[in-house]
Amino acid sequence: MTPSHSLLNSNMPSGSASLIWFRKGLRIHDNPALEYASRASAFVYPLFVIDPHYMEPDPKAFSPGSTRAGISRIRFLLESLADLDLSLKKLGSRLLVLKGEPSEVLIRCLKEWDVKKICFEYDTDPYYQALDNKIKNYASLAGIEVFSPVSHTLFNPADIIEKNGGRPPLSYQSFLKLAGEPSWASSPLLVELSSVPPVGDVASFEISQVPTLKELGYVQNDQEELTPFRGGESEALRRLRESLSDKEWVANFEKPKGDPSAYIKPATTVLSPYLKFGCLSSRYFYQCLKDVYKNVKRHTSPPVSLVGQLLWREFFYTVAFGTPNFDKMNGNKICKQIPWNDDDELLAAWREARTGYPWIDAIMVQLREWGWMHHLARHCVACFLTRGDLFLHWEKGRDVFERLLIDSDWAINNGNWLWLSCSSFFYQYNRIYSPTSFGKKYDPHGDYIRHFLPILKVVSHDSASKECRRKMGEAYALNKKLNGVVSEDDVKSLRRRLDEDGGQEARGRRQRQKLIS
DNA sequence: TGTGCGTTGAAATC
DNA sequence: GATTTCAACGCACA
Repeated sequence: MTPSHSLLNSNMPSGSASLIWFRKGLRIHDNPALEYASRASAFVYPLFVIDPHYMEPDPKAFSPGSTRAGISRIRFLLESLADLDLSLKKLGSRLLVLKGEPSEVLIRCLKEWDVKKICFEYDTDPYYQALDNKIKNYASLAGIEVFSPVSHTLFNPADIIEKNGGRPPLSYQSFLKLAGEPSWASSPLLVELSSVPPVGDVASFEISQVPTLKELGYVQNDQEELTPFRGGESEALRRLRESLSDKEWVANFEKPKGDPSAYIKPATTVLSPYLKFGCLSSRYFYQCLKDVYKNVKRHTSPPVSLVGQLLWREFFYTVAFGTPNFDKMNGNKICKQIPWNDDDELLAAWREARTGYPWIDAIMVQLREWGWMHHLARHCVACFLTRGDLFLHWEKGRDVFERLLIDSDWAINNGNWLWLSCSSFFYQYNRIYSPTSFGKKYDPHGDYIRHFLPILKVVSHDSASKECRRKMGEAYALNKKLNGVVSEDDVKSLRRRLDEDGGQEARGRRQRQKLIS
């Protein structure tokens, strides 16, 4: 339950090797695990393990990608790894990439490289809790030091739960009272590393470069829209600086006042995917925000402020960590038991952006193409799927978000689905987002809707009727030519021919559309 | 048992 | 655009 931090053997004999295992925390700045691995070690092995369970292409999934992740998030991860590799190279090291079941790969590395200490960021997700226990058990039997610091979040969720008598707080306000200021708030974060000890001999391992999507076996379709957001620590810090440069905007930020239909310049920072992968340290972000607040007359406060958004993240991490079966309705003590309907066709209509409500469908397209939507847009489609309109299970919607969002985070995603479906935290089920009027409030001219809805779904009468006339003309001509005796095969081959022509035209239209926008 | 409160509803009203 | 009204939930705390 608690992170281990042993200070034994801090003066290693020269020649000793350490291993830093990257999972989240894909950054150099504010990275205590990397810093500790680098201290008093002759060699440091920076390792990322490509877990086939997470990364293997799955052609049967409902969208391009692996079983668990859509292709946009996989690309984001690969970009983050490439950036990390580049930064490590500047420090005299590099990222080692291996494939396989992580605990098997790790244990083999520890043995073959004669590693004396293994360092990895503490992780509260159930998947890593189980995996990390395996590694910790092996390490303790083998006499290897384990350093697993809390650096993904501002607080250690276990500390908050302990302060509250063993139960996680269930409201934001009670969370705030328990949490207070982070212990490190007034002290400077770690000094930037100037170098990392060299990588040692890799023995019999075949180390690969950071792979591309293609090398992982993904077949990319030109038509496919991938997220416009690029992964990596460098991009995270660039984006952070860009957001922070407008001090007034930072100081006056109020989450509920943002415009969910803003897509040219989103109403929020869009730092969530960088926080999710740890390309950006939440603690560094927190300190930067506090610095801005110090230099302005007045600023907004939690829950609506930017610091408030970081604290929402902490809130959900804490509740998720302290609640068994947090990601399910069954067996989840804080979740209302609701007889949701089970209807795969309705679910598919929602997922595939064909509910017939343009506001809802446009948001679902943005989800699929960008892997990111404004928080309020997420509210609208989640409410619609569950308690608002379709009455389908929040777990089904959760699965779709978990796959397609580039910022999908186990605790936050599940927490928000519990919230929006009125299964926990929030219970005013009579407050329903209207799938029409809510969107109209922000997008009265339909700019957002037209930008994201597939052009063929919003039928343009001019081009559609022209196309229909063309097809009818061809068909009539065929009928006339054959004196009205038209076989099924004749019809089939005509359809094929018309579709080919039409298909090309549609592709051309999309290309032109792209150039314009 | 009563009361106040909870990140961001919609529609009517000013 | 801000405020009021509507209808109304569970939960914490007294």
